[in-house]
Amino acid sequence: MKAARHAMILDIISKFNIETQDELAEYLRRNGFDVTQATVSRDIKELRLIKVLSEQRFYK
Amino acid sequence: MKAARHAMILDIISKFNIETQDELAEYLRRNGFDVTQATVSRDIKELRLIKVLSEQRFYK
DNA sequence: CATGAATAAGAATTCAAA
DNA sequence: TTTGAATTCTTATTCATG
Repeated sequence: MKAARHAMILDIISKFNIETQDELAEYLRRNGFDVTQATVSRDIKELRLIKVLSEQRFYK
Repeated sequence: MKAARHAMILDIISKFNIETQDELAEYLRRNGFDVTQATVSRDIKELRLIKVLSEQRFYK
C-alpha cells in the first residue's frame, strides 16, 4: 500500500541519514515494503522530498 | 571569479526555471562565465542549493 | 585552489505487465 | 494505476592540469 509506504519513508528519513534512493529502498525492504529504486524515485516526487547536500541529512 | 559566478547563479535561478546543471552552465556561458557542468555541480554544493521536483521551479 | 574531461554513481523515465 | 527492469539522463567525483 502506497500510503503506508509513504509514511514509512517519512519515518525513515526522520531517523536515518539516507544518502541514496537505493539505500532508502533497502530500508523499506527491511520493513516489509518490497520496492525498487524506481518506486522510491516516484514516492520522493509525490512526497515532494528534496535532497539536501549537507553533512547532517541528505533527504528531507 | 567564483563569487561573481555564484551571484549570477542565484540571479539565474530566481528568474528562470532551470532543470539541469548543464542548462545552468549554458546560461552562465551566455553571461560570460565559461564553465562546465562539473563546476556548476561544485557551485551548487557550495551554495547549498537544492533540487526541488516541482512544476514551478527546479533549483532553489 | 579552481577547473574540465572523463567517468562513476545516482536518479528519473520508458516500456511492459499485472 | 502501480510497479520493476532496463535504460536514459543527470549529477558527483576522480584524476589530471593550469
